[in-house]
Amino acid sequence: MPAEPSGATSAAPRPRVRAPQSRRAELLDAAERLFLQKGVAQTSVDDITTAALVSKGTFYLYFSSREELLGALRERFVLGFCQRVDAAVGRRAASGEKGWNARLRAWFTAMLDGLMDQVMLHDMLFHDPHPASRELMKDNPIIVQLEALLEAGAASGAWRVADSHAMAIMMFHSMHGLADDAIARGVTTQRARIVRRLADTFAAALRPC
Amino acid sequence: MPAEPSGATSAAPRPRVRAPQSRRAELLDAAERLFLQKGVAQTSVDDITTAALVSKGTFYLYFSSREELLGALRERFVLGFCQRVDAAVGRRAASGEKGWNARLRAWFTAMLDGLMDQVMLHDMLFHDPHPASRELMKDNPIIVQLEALLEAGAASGAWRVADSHAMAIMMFHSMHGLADDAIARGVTTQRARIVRRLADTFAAALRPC
Amino acid sequence: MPAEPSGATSAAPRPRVRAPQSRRAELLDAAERLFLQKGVAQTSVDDITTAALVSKGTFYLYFSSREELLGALRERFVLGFCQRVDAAVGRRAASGEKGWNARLRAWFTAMLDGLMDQVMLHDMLFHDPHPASRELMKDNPIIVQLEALLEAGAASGAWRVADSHAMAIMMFHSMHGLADDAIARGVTTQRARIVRRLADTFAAALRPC
Amino acid sequence: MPAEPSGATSAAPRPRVRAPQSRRAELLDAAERLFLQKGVAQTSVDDITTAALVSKGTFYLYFSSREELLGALRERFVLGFCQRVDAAVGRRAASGEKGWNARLRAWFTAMLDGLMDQVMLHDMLFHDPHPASRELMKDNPIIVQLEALLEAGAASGAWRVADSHAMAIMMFHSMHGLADDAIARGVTTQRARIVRRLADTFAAALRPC
DNA sequence: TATGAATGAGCATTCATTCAT
DNA sequence: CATGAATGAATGCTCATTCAT
Repeated sequence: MPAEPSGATSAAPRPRVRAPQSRRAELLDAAERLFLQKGVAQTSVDDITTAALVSKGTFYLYFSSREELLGALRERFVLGFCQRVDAAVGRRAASGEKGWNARLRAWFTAMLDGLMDQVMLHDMLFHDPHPASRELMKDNPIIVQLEALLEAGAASGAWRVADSHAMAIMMFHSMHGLADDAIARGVTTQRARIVRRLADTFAAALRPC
Repeated sequence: MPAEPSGATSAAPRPRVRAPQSRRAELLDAAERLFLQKGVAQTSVDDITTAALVSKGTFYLYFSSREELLGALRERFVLGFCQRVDAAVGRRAASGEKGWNARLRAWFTAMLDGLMDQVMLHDMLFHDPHPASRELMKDNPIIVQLEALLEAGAASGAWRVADSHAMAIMMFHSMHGLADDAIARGVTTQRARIVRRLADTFAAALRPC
Repeated sequence: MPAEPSGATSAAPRPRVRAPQSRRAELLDAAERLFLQKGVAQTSVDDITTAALVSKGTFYLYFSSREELLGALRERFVLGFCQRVDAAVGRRAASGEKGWNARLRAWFTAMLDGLMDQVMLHDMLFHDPHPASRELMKDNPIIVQLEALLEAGAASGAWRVADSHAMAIMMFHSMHGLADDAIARGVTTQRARIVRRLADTFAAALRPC
Repeated sequence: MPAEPSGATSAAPRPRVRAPQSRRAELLDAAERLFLQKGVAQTSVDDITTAALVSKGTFYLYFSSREELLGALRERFVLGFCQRVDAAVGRRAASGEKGWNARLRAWFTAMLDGLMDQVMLHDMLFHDPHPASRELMKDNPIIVQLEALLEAGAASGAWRVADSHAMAIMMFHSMHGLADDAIARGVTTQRARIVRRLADTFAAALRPC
């Protein structure tokens, strides 16, 4: 039952201690790549460790289960996505653009960029709808930030917003839907057009009067 | 679980030839029920046949694989959904309501009803994004019908629609997002409110001039 | 993740439905043989199914786990052992032998036979001391029967027995110890001698006055 | 469990060179404790080294394999047990008690004490009967000493012993059986009673004439 | 048509052991 | 002496699919 070290004629003992500290990230990267290529359910722990050039046992040194790896990947995605959007919005704001609709456009642009570069990944990761994956949306930081933007615009009198939460959700999902559609059509280059549609539509919807 | 080797005088009253041709539908129903209860991945062919009071072999008489059953379930869902929406919209139209915005509201109401009654099922079925599940959206009949409505309204001069396809997608996903959010919050009774938000928002977005 | 039936060039499909109903017993037999040969811990489910000329999946058709197989083996052992002893004692009794000491000798003979033919098996099976394996002894039917014999002899005035339970235990374990010793020495042919020692010793211990 | 990749400035106060030479005993102790608590098979080398506050590698500095550790534990047990019994018997002898039956009682008392304090440990250690664990009994020093006692008593004419080896075995296992039974019943306080049963029984069995 | 016993590849996870540092 | 990251063979169990009846 022990290891019985690879029987008599064991081949070369493989290099030990390759990189210094990267192991965990390497496994995360390999898993992400494979999940994207073959699907989550179709990717085994073995596939992952093979791709990461690491032994199977090593996997369990860094993750206590396959499921934990998925969790880590989700966390990494959300973090990365928020950072991208924040950074992009911040950049625009800094570049002197002004006006609420301009800000909204900045938002759509940043999010669309963030999303379209990673929709596949997003879908992959947030898919088993049985546990509370839908719950995540309830406190989705993106939605929360969007609500804040809407309320600020409303407070300034620039927009009329009856229900900022519902509006934020419509915006987010409109964008998500357009991104998905573009990807399904294989058209991933028309981002400007999509942003224009979003901005026009919601600017009209927010117009006071 | 064991064999209980057909104990000599097995006087089991095996119910032969239950229904005449319904077998396929029974399997579909049993699968749908179980998928909803336990999740797609967690439901085995055995679970399904057991629930359908049918032997395992019978399953493969009606479906060439587990995957095909899933496909059939998806198809059945889309068909049923379209019929519900059509019927509901038709009913409203017949009831004498008029005006484009009223029609739009009828749409939102019908779809939201159709969706909220079955979001779980929808999510369940359209979740493994790897095969061409996203592709389905490309020619989603719902979207197509919505586009037609938008174009008709635009042609009549009631609405201004720069890109009916994009607009239809935004509408559909806005509604989907609001439905998901309501479900995540456990609030499934505020459909009128949701419809109002959608109708107001998109009426504004479509307002000419 | 499915079976993907042994890829394209699948070899011969193996004979199906070999014996009619024996499967469970075949697995039990194969397991017993291997446990005896290599030890319980060193025998895998795979070893067992291979020895039983059955596929791995078949194992789980008849046993819900490896542990259950062990339980079934234990049960089978106890049943068989009791039957052997009962039969042998009955035979002697029928053959007209009489006297309490003769009965006791009959007991020792029957049990020693039963045990020495299967000590290895017994030890193998009743070894993981962590669950209540020791508990089994508490209500061991063999001990119970022995107690009854002792009490009957005492009631008839033939023996003096201060504590029939303790005495039965001493007898049983004395015999077990002698059997083990004989086996350890590789001397399994001296059963008569062992029975004589047991009978003499305990006859003396039971002598009234 | 993860790597926590030696976080740059790892200022962990690694306790170096704790005890001087005790390492081996600490491992033995930790293993014994864990084996008792969770069972031999359920205790991994890792559990042991963790409990001994020692790294995994260190284990193999003191033991060439897990199996060797088990052997060392067995040896330690037997040695300790013999010493206890010897000491106890010596004490009684020194205290002026005399008579062969008194000596025999002293023996039973000492062994029962020794055993009942450590049955769990004994069982744990001597359980996988596959290697020559049964063989140990062949030259078990306890049995040997008991034989010597019996022969001395016989030589003095105090006892009649036809087969001292067999008698020693019966005594040892009778006692073992009673101890197990007492433990199984949760009655560990009736040692005096058990000793009386043993002494009475075997005194009668050894009575000359 | 219908059955269900049989199949076997596949999977997640464990753990004794090694060895570069 | 001591460490602990890395290894990889081995294990128990699942399940989609087949096929003799």
